[in-house]
Amino acid sequence: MLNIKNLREDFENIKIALEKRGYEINQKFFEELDMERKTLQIEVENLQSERNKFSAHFGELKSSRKDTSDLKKTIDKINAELDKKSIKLNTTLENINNFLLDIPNIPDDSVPYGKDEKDNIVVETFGKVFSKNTKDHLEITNKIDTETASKISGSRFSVLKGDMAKLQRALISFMIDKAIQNGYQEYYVPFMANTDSLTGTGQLPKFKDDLFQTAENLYLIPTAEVPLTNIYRGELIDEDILPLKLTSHTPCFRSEAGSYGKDTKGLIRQHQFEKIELVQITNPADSMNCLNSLLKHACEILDDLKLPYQVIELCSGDLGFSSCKTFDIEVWMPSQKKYREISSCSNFSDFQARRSNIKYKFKNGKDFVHTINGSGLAVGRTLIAILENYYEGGSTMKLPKCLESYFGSDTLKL
RNA sequence: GGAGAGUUGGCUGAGUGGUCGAAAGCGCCUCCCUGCUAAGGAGGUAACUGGGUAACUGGUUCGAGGGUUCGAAUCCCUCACUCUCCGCCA
Repeated sequence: MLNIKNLREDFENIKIALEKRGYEINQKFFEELDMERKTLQIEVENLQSERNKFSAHFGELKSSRKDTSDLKKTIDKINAELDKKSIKLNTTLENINNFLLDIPNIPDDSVPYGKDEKDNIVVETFGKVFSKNTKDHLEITNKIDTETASKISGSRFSVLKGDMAKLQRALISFMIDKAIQNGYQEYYVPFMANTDSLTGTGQLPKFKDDLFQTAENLYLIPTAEVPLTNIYRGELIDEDILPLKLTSHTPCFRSEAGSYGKDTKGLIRQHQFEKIELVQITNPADSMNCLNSLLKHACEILDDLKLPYQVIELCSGDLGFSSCKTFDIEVWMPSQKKYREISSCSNFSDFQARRSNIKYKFKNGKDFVHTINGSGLAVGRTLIAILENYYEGGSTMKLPKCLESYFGSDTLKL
């Protein structure tokens, strides 16, 4: 959520910044709404002030046993007027709030201009493509079973058997241990979150269709970012303990509405997938440094796995709703002969903090923190990348060295 | 599932209809004192928000939402959450 003060004082610049990401903000609508708010608010508050004064006087009359009937009539009139105006004011305030909740974050000045994903910039490429494999993961192993999953649940689910299930578990442990080594505190969190939490991190109200709702006020989490960030919702944090670094492994649930026909085969795009999430809660002055460090932490995992990847910076037009700057990490997928997203690391500046009311306390004041998060990494896609990049034909294959101790063997049965 | 107790500022916690945005303590800030440290003394210190260049001034907020009342932290109703005891249970 943007600061409404900035909208009042600096609308032009915000408008220009939002245009870079393709968002048209309706200036006339906002200014009329805010003007209406101002008029109504002054009227309501004046009436309240009058009522407060008369009520105090009423008390005085009562205690000296004087007649209050005239005064009561006056107050009744004020209250009747107040009721009418308050309703109007509340409607206006709600309209303003809905308007604000719909506005995406402002891109950082450093974000390259662009219209869509075609304008994203490759920052750096790491590792050489070494695989000659052309088979996709479903062809490489029969232990990833999407047909059985569709019997159990439907499309976009999977059943992993034997070494595939074990490899996934090994990857999770490996990634969590990496995060802990990099100073992140491990958490186990709820896999369902309420409306307030999801509004805080920006999924609601705008992206309700992307979520699975389980009850009136409960949704399956689309990422551990939601529970991890909301640990601090409504909290005031001592500046000394920043940056906070949190991690958790959770399943993630996404309805993938609007992606019909995209990546329909295999593990790439599922309703349920495993992910390790890295979250940092920081001092605003530090947040870009923290984004870089978090990006590095995610990259290290691919370095260790010796998988070829590239880091790309999202252009203004491709930024996610809540983000002011995002780097995606894309891993080489031999069967598709292209790099595919395996992590997305973003700085949300004070956007989530403002929605979630997360502040930090420094010597002479308080202010909203900045939040940063990214995957470290998406487990299913990592598993595919390992299969496809390391496969050399045959019914077994060698695993990357760093996984041996987690997997308990250097060879995977396919 | 049953019974009971609770939810108040950064924290602990008092407050049962107007003088309460709220005692006290802790913490924090400023100043004083002491060679330094420790201790001590004086004062200040809730949040959000409107108007105003400003000095200043108005409003809202005591878990959330309704209600009663001229007036609600305080009375009534609904909901959420927390705790205790009983039952059940991985």
